[in-house]
Amino acid sequence: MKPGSKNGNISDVLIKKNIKPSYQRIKVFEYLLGTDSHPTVEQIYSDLVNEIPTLSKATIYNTLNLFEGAQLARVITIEENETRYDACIEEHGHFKCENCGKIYDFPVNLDNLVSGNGILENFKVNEKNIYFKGICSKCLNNKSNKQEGKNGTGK
Amino acid sequence: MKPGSKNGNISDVLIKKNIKPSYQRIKVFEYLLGTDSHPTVEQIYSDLVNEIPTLSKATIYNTLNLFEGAQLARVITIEENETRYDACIEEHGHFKCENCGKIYDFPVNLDNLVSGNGILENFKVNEKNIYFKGICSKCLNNKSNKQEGKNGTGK
DNA sequence: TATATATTTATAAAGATTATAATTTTGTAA
DNA sequence: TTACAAAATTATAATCTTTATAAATATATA
Ligand SMILES: [Mn+2]
Ligand SMILES: [Mn+2]
Ligand SMILES: [Zn+2]
Ligand SMILES: [Zn+2]
Repeated sequence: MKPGSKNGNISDVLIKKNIKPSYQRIKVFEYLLGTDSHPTVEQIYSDLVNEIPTLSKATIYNTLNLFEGAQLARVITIEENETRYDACIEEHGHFKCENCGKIYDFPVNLDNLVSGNGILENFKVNEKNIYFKGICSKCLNNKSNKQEGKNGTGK
Repeated sequence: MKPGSKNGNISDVLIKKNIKPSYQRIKVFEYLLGTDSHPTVEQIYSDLVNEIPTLSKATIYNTLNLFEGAQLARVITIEENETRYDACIEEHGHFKCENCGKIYDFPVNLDNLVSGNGILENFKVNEKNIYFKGICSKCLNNKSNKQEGKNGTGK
């Protein structure tokens, strides 16, 4: 790796997908890769605007749509009007805690569901999504104690 | 059943959930029970407004939120900004065809996923959702023929 | 019937995403 | 380097979905 190209690997991933590695795109991708919080557009924007004061929210939308199309990121729609993004495109499930709002990953294998299934047998499956809702163990332990603040959505 | 109360059974279901069976609520519930199309708010409204000319879209939203809370209907969020509803609350999966937009049901049992799963073992799971995307068999057969119109979303 | 309560309606407000056009950046060739 | 063209970013307007609010209507009770 050449000196001064610390983001060489990230750039290369974008280039391989025919996406020009602009400063903003690298930063967004880097941000997604560095978190497991499944952030919303708002969260990505408000964090990155500190580093990039001229950043526009439209760029976040453009970039995420670009990544989605190139399958560099995955859209997570657990709640309506709260689109989240995940740079981990390996098959896995999501669990959203209805108390603290945190979204957890969990391992899952859905291949057997498709093969043994009557109707899906003749369908072409391009994308598989699974998510659960409930209360996470941390919140279960705090249940008799003080109420956790909010549910993470601000609603 | 008393004569003139053709919707007695539907009313009773609502009453059992402590929901007063108003004319509008009965019509919305009846509509949901009578379709397997997983309709959007817009579709429910535009169909029912023919029967109920004074109907307001706010009533549809109010009613569906009420049904959701009472677990008489299930929210399906496959695409962002396209919330759909399903009166079938039995556990099942959904498949959305990316070509014709139709949403199919498919049987699925997710209990084994929870029990064998490390992280979920200590969580309280209240709701399970699974949906796939791809191309349905009907569209696969038409693929070399004329292109099917739209993807059903109007986008 | 009179009155209180609940529901529906119409409309405004809020929030998220997309569309548009101007500005800025990047790449290329003279 | 400079000039030009293409692409990306930005700011902002427009659109769309959902929620909030208050007035009007319907329902239940005394
Ligand atoms: Mn994830
Ligand atoms: Mn269904
Ligand atoms: Zn929690
Ligand atoms: Zn199809």
